[in-house]
Amino acid sequence: MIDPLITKLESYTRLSEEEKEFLNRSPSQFRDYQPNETIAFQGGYPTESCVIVKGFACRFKILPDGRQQILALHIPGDFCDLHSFSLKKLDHAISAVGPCSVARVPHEKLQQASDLFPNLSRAFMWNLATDAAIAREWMVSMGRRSAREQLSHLLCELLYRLKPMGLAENDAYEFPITQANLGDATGLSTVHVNRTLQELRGEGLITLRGKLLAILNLQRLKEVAGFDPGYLYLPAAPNG
Amino acid sequence: MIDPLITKLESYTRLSEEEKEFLNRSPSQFRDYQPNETIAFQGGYPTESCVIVKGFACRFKILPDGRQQILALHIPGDFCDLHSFSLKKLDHAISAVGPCSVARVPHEKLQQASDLFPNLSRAFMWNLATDAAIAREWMVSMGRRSAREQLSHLLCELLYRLKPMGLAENDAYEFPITQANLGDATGLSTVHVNRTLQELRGEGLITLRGKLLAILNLQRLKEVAGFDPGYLYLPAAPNG
DNA sequence: CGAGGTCTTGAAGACGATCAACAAACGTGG
DNA sequence: CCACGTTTGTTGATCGTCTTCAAGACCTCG
Repeated sequence: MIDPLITKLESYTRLSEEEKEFLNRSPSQFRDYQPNETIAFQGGYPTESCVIVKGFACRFKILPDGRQQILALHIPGDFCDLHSFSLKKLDHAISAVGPCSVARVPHEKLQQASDLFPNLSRAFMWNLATDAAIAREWMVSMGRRSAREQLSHLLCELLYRLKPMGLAENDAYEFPITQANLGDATGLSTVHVNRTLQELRGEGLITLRGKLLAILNLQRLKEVAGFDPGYLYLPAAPNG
Repeated sequence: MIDPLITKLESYTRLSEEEKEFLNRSPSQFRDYQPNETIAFQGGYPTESCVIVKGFACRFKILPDGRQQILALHIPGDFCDLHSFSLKKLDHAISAVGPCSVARVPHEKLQQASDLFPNLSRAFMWNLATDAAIAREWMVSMGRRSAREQLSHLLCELLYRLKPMGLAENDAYEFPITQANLGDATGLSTVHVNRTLQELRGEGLITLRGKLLAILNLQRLKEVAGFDPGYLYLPAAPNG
């Protein structure tokens, strides 16, 4: 079952029973991944696209000398490489961040969906477009925000994305992302991520115990980050 | 006439006479812009998407305190805000970089094109996907490359994008982009862009006279940048 | 209980930012 | 065609954020 995807798409447009049925039947495979396990290889030619069903995944590029950059963090409901349908060759890898369940949808099914259900086709385009919008905001973060702003911004973003999926309660959510991951996502060093998070904790803005991240003062964290959720194109503000 | 767009799309797929005809008839407006003039406003609800016909444009976000980040540089043939079709509200601005001519295509025309010509629809998707691929590489640059690598990389990218459009000769091309622009594109300060470019010039890798950028030693510049054009999804390597 | 991953800490240094001032190039109008 | 104002490019000095390296503490899980 790929309920999270349906939940997400329905935040954009109402889906008919037929459409849901079609989506539910479309995955050719379901699989669980260990933290850090590769879901799709950089340079590969996938014939399926991946829906995250449970847990977190990330897309990243790795340079010849080992430096790596995370391009996107994906949560349940995300169709994370829809573009491989148009581009064929994958210019980045996808891997699990923490334990993660993935459904694979063959490209033929996507083609059929587009042919049969214009509404689904639009929903896929919207998924693609919101992914790109998030990427744009990350660019702003990497280019123009300080470490402090950038990390706060990312934590706010995750809250706003997880909430409509029912994965955040009281401004807290499961957080399997390591500080090394955060470094690769933000373009910072692990050490500096650590110190910056300590700063945020010291100010009583967040806590990070075990794998649970809690935002203690969302209002102030948003101010620190300069966070405006508009770019997420959420249907309505989460009631928080 | 929007020949550059046709040239670009044809590098991906052959277009029928009908399809070309349709494209040529679709713009509702042609307009010239002065350097730095706004083509589309951040926060606006455009009903048309823009094709760059001549010159350069950029998409950028501006933060409340004035910091700004360029998200993409667009050259002739680029359909630069196709995503506004799905997203309605524009989360960034578009403006001219140097003098620039723009054709505007109403969203209805895009809708019609999708309905009538599946091939065009795919070409639009491909355009969207390659734009996103370029954005991904920029993220790697901003997060993980040094100023030197990043600027070299950008200059290589522009060469590889301009060449198939017939806008680069002998590894040289028109370059209306200011150093302040480069700073906003890379996330660096203008001063540091200046010094880094001087370094590249000092090593005999490039020259920048007037508005003409010449790459004197592409091989070495690519090595400095760690440039691999794969992410551009070009049909074939430019013959340089 | 041990092992590997993750987090934390300190010290030193590099890369790039900032500020300020000036030079050069450009375009515009007189 | 020159004068002028504005934009763009250049330079120097100083400062700060973030990186790097290295080591040790903590934690989790088999």
